[in-house]
Amino acid sequence: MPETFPTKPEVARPTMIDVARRAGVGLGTVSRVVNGGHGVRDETAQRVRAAIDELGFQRNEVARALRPGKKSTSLALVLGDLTNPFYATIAKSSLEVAGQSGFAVVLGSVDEDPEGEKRAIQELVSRQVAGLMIVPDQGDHAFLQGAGVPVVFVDRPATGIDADIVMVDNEGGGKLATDHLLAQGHERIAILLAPSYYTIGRRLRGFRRAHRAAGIDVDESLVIQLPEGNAEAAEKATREVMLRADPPTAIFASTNFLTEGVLRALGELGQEPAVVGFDDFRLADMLPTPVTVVASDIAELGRSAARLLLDRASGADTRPPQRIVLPCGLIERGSGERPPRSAGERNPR
Amino acid sequence: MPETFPTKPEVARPTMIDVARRAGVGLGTVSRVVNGGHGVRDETAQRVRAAIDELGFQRNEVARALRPGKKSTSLALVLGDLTNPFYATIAKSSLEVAGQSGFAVVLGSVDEDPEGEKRAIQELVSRQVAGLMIVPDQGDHAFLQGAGVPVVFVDRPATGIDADIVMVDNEGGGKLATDHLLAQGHERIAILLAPSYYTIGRRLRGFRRAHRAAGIDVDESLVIQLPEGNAEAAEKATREVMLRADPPTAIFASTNFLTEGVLRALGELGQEPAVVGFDDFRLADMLPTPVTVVASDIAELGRSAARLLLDRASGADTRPPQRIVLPCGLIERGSGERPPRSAGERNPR
DNA sequence: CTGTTAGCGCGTTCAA
DNA sequence: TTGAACGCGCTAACAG
Repeated sequence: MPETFPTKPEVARPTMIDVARRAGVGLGTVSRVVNGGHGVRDETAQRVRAAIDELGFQRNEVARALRPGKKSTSLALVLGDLTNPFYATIAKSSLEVAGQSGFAVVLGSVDEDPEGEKRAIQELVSRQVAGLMIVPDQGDHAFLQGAGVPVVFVDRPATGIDADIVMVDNEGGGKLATDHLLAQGHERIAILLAPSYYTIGRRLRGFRRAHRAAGIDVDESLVIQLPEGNAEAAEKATREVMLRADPPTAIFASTNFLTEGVLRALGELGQEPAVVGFDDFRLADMLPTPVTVVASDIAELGRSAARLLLDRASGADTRPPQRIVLPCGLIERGSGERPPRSAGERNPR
Repeated sequence: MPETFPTKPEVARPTMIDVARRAGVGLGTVSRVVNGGHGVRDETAQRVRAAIDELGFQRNEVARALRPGKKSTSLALVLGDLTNPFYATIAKSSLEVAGQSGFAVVLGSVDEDPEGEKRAIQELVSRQVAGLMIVPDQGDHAFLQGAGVPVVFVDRPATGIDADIVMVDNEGGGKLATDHLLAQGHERIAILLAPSYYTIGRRLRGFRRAHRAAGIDVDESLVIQLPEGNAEAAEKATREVMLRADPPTAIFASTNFLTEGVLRALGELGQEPAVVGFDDFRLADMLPTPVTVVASDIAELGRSAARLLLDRASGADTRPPQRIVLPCGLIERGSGERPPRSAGERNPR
């Protein structure tokens, strides 16, 4: 164990001036050496670099960001629950891209309410971030208009402002899932909807479009709007719908958490309608019946957002607001390939 | 849709001087109003507040952090793979605590190599964060000695520096899991070890201690050190060990990802030794055989770390480096309660 | 009570 | 090639 100093927090970090003094040169010279070192005699540069090493000097990024006109080298990321693998994946992948360009990522604290989101965003803006990546809540985002910072919305658009947006093909994914179930012969498909307005709405549109294309009417009593987006709500709703006189033969769960709740309920009921979920999740292939899902490359969602934002922040990209849509694919694992069974055939409780 | 301005990024945000001019007061007065507004006549304060609203002024946190002696209002968080729910939980919970105190959390880009971690940390330090929360990699962290920033290590200690540390009772957890298996009558228990040095080592110690206490020898061929910490490595190792002439009757998987790999292999082999995992994970209760795990309150890990760091940063806490250890509990779900079966009884492939 | 001023650490002029 | 001086936005210390 090396020598341990008893808590010595007040060791002021050396500044450029310290380095200049140490090397016996002027401030400007140090600055030039630090940023590329053009126009400095080799010998002088050597001395400066030596002083830097000896003092353990590190450029102060905060002061640097104060420089007239320039922005900081950090991006902000505002999203919901990091505990949701979906968001965690976005965080991770955007972080990677930002890091490669020397940018840090600041996470705002994200409460549930839209008011909290606005507060968090303004906090971040006041920290002079170079750009914002936002997975927006429902509230109006017009207040970002004059923020003077480029914004990229992730996963869903926001109202009140026209900015870049990176998302997945929700409607296409909804149609894909539904087509798949219809192709197995299902005609009574329930869809469970989380209370998010945009993405879920699109998935529902895909659901309806698939039915229309197949010439089958949607039973509106099977379009189930949940009060909350968690597994518990889905579990409860699944139990209810499966205990009806005429239960569905298939279920389309519109988010990963809902899928979990559906499976939990079905496990308890001992019933086995076909199930397709939206968004893949860890262990989906290891459940008693491996789960068929519609999925997209979430990591790419985060990477695209970060790349786009970095280009906007640097001024390299001045195109009008872009709209990047990533495709969805179907991953067949078993639960979505079950054939329809009539009510009489199903196992009793 | 509201009026949309075609990309107008060069709208300089208003400064305190702008507010001062607008309100017809001095700069200092504005500053006073912004920070609490003590010692300012009500009427003047009103005018200032009005000007602030009209201009949409927001305090520049960057400039604020430049103030002599003062630190910024952001903490840094350095950790591994956010895609691992374990890390994601730490991030979320520490973020919540920090946010409640008006602190933002900056995530450093985290590559795998220890060199990358050092770079990331120095990046963060150069951003003048008020404190660092680090889930350290193996490398030496002595370079943090003179950083002049409080540091809290999370989940495992680091070498080369004596700082606060918040972790779980790894050894106790290891013993708990092993005791449980021994209590079922298992005498040949395999343990799968991820290549992380500290936590895993402690869990192994608990494993050995439990054996010693029970008066049972550890078969060293069942102490399996994996080359990597992912599910694939665990899957491979499990397959190999279960196909031996004298396979174990129980397996202790030392991390959540390893547990996953173990179960995957067992599913393919059609064998059912008892299994206990370290750290709980989503869907553990929904697998074909619900998984028994040793778990601790990971969210509390993050919260404690953030709280401790905030107190250090504010100077409110000047105690010598603390060592907070959270307890582990056993969650019995089925896989860990299977009795031992002799090799002859196990199902053929 | 309120206005003014001096830095904080750095990059960028402008001279020398 | 190098040094000195100014300003970024803000707070604290000092006058008035």
